[in-house]
Amino acid sequence: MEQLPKSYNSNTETEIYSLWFKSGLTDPDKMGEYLKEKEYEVKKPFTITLPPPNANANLHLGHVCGYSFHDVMGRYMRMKGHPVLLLPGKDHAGIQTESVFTKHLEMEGKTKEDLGREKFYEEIYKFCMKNAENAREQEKRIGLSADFSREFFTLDPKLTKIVYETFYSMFEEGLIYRDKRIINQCPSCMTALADIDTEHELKRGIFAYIKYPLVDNPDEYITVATTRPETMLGDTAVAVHPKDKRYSKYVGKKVLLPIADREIPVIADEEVDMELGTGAVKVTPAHSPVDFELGQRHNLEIINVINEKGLMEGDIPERFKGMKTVECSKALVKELDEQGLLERIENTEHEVTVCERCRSNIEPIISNQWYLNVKSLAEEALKELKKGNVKVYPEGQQKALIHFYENIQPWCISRQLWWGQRIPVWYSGGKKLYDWLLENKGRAVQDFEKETETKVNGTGELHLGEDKPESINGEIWEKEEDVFDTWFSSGQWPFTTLGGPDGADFKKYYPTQMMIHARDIVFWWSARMIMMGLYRTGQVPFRDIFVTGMILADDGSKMSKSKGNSVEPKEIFERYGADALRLWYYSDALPGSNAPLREEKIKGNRNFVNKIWNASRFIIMNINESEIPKISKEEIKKTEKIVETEKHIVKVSRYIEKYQFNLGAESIREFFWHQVCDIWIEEIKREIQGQEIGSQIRVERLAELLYILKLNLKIMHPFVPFVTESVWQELVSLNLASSLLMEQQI
RNA sequence: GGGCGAUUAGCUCAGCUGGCUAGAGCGUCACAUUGACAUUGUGAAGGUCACAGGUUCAAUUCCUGUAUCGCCCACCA
Repeated sequence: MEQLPKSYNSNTETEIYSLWFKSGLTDPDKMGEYLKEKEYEVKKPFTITLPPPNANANLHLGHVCGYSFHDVMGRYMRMKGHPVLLLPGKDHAGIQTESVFTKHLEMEGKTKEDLGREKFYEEIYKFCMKNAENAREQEKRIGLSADFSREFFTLDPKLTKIVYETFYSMFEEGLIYRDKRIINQCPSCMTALADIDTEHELKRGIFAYIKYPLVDNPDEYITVATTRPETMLGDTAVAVHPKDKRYSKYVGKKVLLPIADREIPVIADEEVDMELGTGAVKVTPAHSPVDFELGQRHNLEIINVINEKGLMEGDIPERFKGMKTVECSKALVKELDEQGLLERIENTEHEVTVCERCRSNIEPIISNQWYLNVKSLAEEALKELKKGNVKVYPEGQQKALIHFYENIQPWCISRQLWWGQRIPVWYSGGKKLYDWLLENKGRAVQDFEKETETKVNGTGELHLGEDKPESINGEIWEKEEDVFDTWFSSGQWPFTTLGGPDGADFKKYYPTQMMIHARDIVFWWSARMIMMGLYRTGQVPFRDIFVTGMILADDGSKMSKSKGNSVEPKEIFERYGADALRLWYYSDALPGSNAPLREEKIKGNRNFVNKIWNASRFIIMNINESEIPKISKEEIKKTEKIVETEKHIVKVSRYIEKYQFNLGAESIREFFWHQVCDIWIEEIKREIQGQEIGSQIRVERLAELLYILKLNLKIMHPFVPFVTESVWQELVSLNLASSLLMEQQI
């Protein structure tokens, strides 16, 4: 019999992948035809739209491993008679990609303005396409049996069209609107961010106690404590608790805001914490979310003193203009001290809000942005969750999702970027006019002209659409510059990729069955997909959300390039092969948990992969070429071994169907290694020892063993597709099996 | 401040609706082995299942509380 290599060579994995790819059976339409042809029952399609990785970098281990969950489900369902659609894609990742690419430009000494909006978009598109190609190779490398003929990029015009339709419809229903509110401005990314795009970090700072003298009696003063003295230039009140006896006599009076020399009122509000600081708080509606709310309640004036770049500006003393906030803070403290108005200063640690992408400090500023009121959408989503129409694994994450929906706030969906889907809106007479009219309800275009001393050409109306509307009365149309938050479009991923609610694929493959992704994007992504899916299609986009575990460095810390503890997928593939990595991940990365990457464990799994190869090799090598016809014709009796194997298959199937991949992986390992190899093969080895080639006992035993091997290959295939397919192909070459293992039915 | 989760062998973790001597991988130790597999086999050591109560015929498993750790959310100056 032919000589097979003594050990499994994982370098052949790419060849195996191309066999699957060529078969075309990753296309569910073709798989359906195949099943019909072979007269199998064609079950209902099984669809997963895969999470599109950011097209601005290579995939990391987490991405790659994540796909092994999609793939185990896909392969299993395919072998169970379902046309399977694993729909891949790549994400344009607005902020992050723009920031990465801008840095590239910087290194060349260029800015995005140098290129101009159009050219910039073109270049960054190319950049993403190149990365997408790398990413695609890595997806294939892990064995992902996705339908790459249906792959989508989130900025594909076909997809954008559907996203725009959603926008129009939401706008017309009043769910989307423009509003002037306090927003999270990242001065480095130069865009507004939604709350969820920010994080909190404990940073060192100061706590300054500043005296605000009373207007009536400059000898008396109220001391306020603040971590951000520079915002005092925009103070429009001092607030105290209504029951605070220390200050009740001052409520309704005025204090003189130092430096700015402005009179501001002392107000009473329940929200003020008497215990904190001095119990009196300065109110800066323009630069603090809390103060903004407070300002709204008390109708306070809003004075902007910080711009979108994080620099001081506005109606402030000349000497502070253009300063960074920190510089201004220092300068102010110094002046206050000189004037005897600084009571004391403490060093402290406090939580600051930072940009999730670049970790710069967020500046809360007032700005006009597009909002989506998600409240009603969240309520619908909650109903579905509570009805059990969407389930999250692990269950703890389900509770977190419910909590998220119950406390949801309007979602800021506009970003001041160039990289993304431009919001399809035109303003008659300009954007400024529209915003002004919005703020000054009941006033007219003429009032705007008078107030701003400009002449406008337009009505202040909006036009929805990508193309510039016709100017009937000679009005000027200004195009919206902002783009959508990336999640506004990726939130529609399960149906945009299927051609939208009218698409042919949509009718066949929606709603999808599963959503599988990492824990960190449950709120960003799944939560949005459920809401948007319900809105556009009236159905939840998927039944189950499976939250994958996170891969950590071997010491249990987060992997990051800057720490130098990250491991490249390529290294693992080269050293151990994709199957070994997959098997490790199935066993160790339970839903919602963390999995420290231990090479010894991957090595252990590699050993098992090799064991599969070797046991198969042993069986194949024991079959004499002359025995092949007899063995293939031999009728297989339901022996004890076969009955037990069938039971094992049922058991593993159940584990897969319940998403208990760790138990599935453990079972196939235990059964194949310690039952099939250690016991049965040893047994049969003894039985056929010394028997004549072609004798009945040999044929019978080897046929049984071969049959058992095939059953095992099938049930192991979803977990370790490469080695099982390699073996299968060896069988095919000897006429002991046919076609691909991937298409076999269990 | 609110929510979620964890605490089981040296290490990393399983143990899903409570039930015999609590499991796996890796590691350790002993023995075997040129064996299809130096990527092998056989066997062993090693756990009062965080702690305290409760429910139960029976709890690692359910409930309550405590401690420690982790994650997420939140506008506290």
